[in-house]
Amino acid sequence: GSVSDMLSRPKPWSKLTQKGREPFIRMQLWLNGELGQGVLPVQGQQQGPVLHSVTSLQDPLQQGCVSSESTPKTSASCSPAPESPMSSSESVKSLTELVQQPCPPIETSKDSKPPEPSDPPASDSQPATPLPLSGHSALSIQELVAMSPELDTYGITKRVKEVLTDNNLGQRLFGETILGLTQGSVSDLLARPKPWHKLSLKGREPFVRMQLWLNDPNNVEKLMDMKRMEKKAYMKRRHSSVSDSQPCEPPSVGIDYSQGASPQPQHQLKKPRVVLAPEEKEALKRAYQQKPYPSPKTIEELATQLNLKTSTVINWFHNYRSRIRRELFIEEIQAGSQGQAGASDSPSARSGRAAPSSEGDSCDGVEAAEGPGAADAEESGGPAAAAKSQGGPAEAAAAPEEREEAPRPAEKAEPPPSGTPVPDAAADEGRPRAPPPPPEGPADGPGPVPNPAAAAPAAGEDAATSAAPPGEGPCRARDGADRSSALPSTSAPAAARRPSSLQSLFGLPEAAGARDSRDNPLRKKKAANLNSIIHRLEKAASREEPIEWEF
DNA sequence: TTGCAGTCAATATC
DNA sequence: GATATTGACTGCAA
Repeated sequence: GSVSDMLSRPKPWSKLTQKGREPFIRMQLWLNGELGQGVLPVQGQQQGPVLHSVTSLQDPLQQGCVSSESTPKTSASCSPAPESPMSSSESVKSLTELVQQPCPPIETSKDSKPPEPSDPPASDSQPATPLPLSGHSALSIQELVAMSPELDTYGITKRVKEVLTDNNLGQRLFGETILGLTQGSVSDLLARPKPWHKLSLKGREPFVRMQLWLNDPNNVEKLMDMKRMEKKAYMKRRHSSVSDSQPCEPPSVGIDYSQGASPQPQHQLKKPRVVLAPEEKEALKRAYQQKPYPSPKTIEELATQLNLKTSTVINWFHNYRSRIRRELFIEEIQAGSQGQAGASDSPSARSGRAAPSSEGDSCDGVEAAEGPGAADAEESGGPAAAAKSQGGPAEAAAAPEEREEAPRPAEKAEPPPSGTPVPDAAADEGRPRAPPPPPEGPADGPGPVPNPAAAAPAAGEDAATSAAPPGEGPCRARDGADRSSALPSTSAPAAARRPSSLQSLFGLPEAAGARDSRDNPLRKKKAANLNSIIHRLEKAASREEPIEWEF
């Protein structure tokens, strides 16, 4: 009866509870041939047993091991027993396979080679999990992502970086082999991970892959093998190519996971990459500070003045907004981590916004803000942006004001590039829509600006302006922390939130990641900026429409 | 249409 | 040679 009902009136995925999704996952697995008939211990009645194993899926993911209960027969619990053949009933085989090795913490040392019994010595073929997950695998990863608990993206990337660095493994290799991403994407991801709750399903995929990889005791070995193989292939090719005149093939020594997948033959006709001159960037930044969301007309003007294509200007704004947003995330995470040491919640969670109610309130001063920079930041957009990123409602309200107040200090000294446009700055200030105001202290651009060079100079300047009282900074940071604790990350599905299990599951030191302090002065400044921004926002808020502030 | 997320891939930098 | 940066593109959602 249940089946009939389900088949005839399936509910949309989004409306299903985790449990409710199980049958669909099973169906999908079955469709993919992953579930052999009878595999499921349907022992018993239509009731529960069947679902059991799937239920365990979540844990395996998280913990990296199959919960014993799921499979009555194999009591193989989480013991790191490698390869412990999961009982067939592990219907979820495909999923668990991804997890490969249970819980073992990643070894950072190259030498450590976990005895890997049954695992096909990576040595011979079968390199690490080929990314281009084929068929079911791909599906599995998606399922894993869907069911994955909230992950500490920051911590994960930190660990991945450590492992890669310690073992001298490159991002390209890792990206292509493990994540299915290009080197640039990997670099970006590792350097600026977004908090889990801010990621879309797709965006979470790389993190789940990383976590799975971290959980694989043979991860390093496999990658090393890959590396060796690549080298061999490269040498081979090189030799042969020497003899052949063959216009060098794509040297992408890469894993050929590309075969068939995406042949990308035609190389020619590529248009040259546009490289904006420093002055152009400056002008654009300035324009951005005044108007993060320029109207088509403004864009036109900018394009004309800078002699760029409008599409280039549009793209620039898109990219800039998006990148600044990410910078903010990092800041939040770092600030949060600084403020609190062992919080139970993950940094990512922490960063999360959301907490409508707790946000603004307190600012006690935590030491978050680093001195120097503190001042500079704020600028106009900053606040708003910040708010936005946080997701809090506050942002909306605040943003406008903030901006108004903040005189955009922007003008850093530099002579505005010739035609720095900056049309209606004023206008947009109030603009309701203004979503994410540039977090960075737009003012001097520097702050959030990814580009250190640019930022640096400015930073110092407005410190004064920002006037962020020393105490403030901390506030922000702390604020973040509090927030998190106070409220569960917004997005995180309740189910997902299970601190304890999470930790054990992934074996992540949780907060650890957050801790990482790249003592990048620039970052500190940014953090300081944020703090000051918050402060100003609060001031403004109290002054004007307190009511609106719903932190 | 517009904005965004996620990526790619060219190029810059280390 | 590896990694970081960044302009451009794709797909999706509102």
